[in-house]
Amino acid sequence: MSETNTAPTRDFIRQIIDADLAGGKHTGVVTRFPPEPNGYLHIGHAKSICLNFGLAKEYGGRCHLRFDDTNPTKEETEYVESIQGDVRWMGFDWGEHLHYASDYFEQLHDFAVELIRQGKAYVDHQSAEEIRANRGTLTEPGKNSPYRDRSVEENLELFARMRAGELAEGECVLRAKIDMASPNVVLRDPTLYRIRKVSHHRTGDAWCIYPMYDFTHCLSDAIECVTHSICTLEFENNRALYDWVLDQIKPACRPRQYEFARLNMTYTVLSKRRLIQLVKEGHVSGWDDPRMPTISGMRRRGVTPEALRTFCERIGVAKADNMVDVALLEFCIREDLNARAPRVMGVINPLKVTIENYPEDRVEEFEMPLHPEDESMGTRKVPFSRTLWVERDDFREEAPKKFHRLYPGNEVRLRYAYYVTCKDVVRNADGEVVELICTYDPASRGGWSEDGRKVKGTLHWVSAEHAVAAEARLYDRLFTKENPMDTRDGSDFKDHINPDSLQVRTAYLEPYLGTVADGYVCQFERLGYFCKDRDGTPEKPVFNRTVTLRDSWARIERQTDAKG
RNA sequence: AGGGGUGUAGCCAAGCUGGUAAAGGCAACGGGUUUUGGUCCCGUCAUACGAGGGUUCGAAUCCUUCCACCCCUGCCA
Repeated sequence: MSETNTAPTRDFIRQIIDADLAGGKHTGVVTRFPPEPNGYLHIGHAKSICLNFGLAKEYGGRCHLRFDDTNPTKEETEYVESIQGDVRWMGFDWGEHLHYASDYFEQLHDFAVELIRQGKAYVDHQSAEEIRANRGTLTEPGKNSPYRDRSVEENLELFARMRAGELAEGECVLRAKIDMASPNVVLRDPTLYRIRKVSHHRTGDAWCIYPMYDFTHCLSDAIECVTHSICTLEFENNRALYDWVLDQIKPACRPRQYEFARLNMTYTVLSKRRLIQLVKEGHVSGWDDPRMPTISGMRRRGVTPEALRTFCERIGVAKADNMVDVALLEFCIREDLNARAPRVMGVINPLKVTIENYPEDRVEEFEMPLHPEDESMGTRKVPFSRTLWVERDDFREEAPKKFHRLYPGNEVRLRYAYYVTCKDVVRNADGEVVELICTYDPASRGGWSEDGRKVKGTLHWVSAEHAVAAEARLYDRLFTKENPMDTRDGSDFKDHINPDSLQVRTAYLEPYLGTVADGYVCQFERLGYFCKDRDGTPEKPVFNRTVTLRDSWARIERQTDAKG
């Protein structure tokens, strides 16, 4: 409903932009979201998307979607498509500004030639190992390459031959000539171009030399006249190179880089490398497995873009390392879904109930609101009959204190239907309770009585003969450890995968749920929010549990257990 | 001869041009309403701002020393 109820505080980036605008440094704001198409977007990217596109929206500027596709060995079209879908789903629009770093290969090449002409770049024939060895260490300076002082002409010719494919992969690279003794390792003659004789997902075989990130990114920003180039903290050291390149090339537009802290979240892992591993090794069903922190996974789980955006707003943008409690995400999801998800009934762990004084062949239909606090959502009809399913957890033979549900002799309300009283239980050969025998009070039709009698418990239910059998997929956090990446104890993050992160149940749902479309998100009353999954069939629909409702009864039980 | 960053409650995070109350949210804990033990409402929750010194009538905010944590030695981004 409401995106914000408090004025968002100005984070440091907004403060910088405010100052830039006020001081006349810029007259507008241009940002960009620059993913490499080598994996699916996750909630950490969502933070960046909300920041970059959000800034553009707030300041009346624009935000480009630019694929940073300079490494053809890792990038695929599948990823560029999923990324576009995810950004759109988040609710953002790049308009005309869909760009690819590969669109600039020719210009980038010319800039490299320009650098060579200036004597600021050279072709290095050292092997990768030699380059590494000569880079020095964090505390010792590196050594100049023996090829560092090649003439401009020779470098020009060599670079042309690199481009022409005359030189072998790994034979040489183009390097910037900066300072092998720089305390900032990034500036020790960084590689600008390498030879890769592989096809690129967009340029095909047009190129066999590919520019490196540091050379590409700043110039792409400049070409697009990006004003504020926002990235994560691990690029802080690279800013010196970002600025160096632009200082040599002197493009018409001069972007500035700013860094913020990436998102970390409890009980989850947010590095592309780990996520790929989970997918490739089959720990999850795919990138869009509902347990994945990917945007596509969350979408399939039933998370709404609004919830995700609110979350990104609430976590803020700063420079301190952080570990956001996943409970905040869950809160944002519940908050959004509470307002908009229709209420329906489904039983996830069924126990049969027979209303012994209800006529065997009788069926009543109750018209129930789809949202008790929002009449505009309308109603649906729900059949009631002698045989019902209720939640197994809603019955106890021996009721603990404060247990207001079914137990022998207790009367409860079946939501919007009748008061029923538990009279007896039926057991199987193993002594397990398999059925409850109840009576109902015909005068309590609708779920209330004129005598004002107190009924403390209200239960959800489904008429057995009308129920739709469905598969319920109950998801829980993927990891059991708050920070799965904390491997100081010698463990691997995969050692902390939650074996119960997915529980599959056969559920019985009210008939209305047999008619809804894939992606439909609703609340199964008293249980949680559920989203219809595409895996289902008309005979057996599948519902994913997005998130449970807050459960204060569980808390009470936990507390009394602890005390007892 | 290392460099670049960051430290405000259990978790995020404002405040940083110094001025008696250190925002807000999550979590937690009380209470009220309720035909969802949901929602909603009300209340509690940092004499304290990584630590020590200093400047000042007054400092989370300025100076200083120290400590802790994160990032950087790809022909990845």
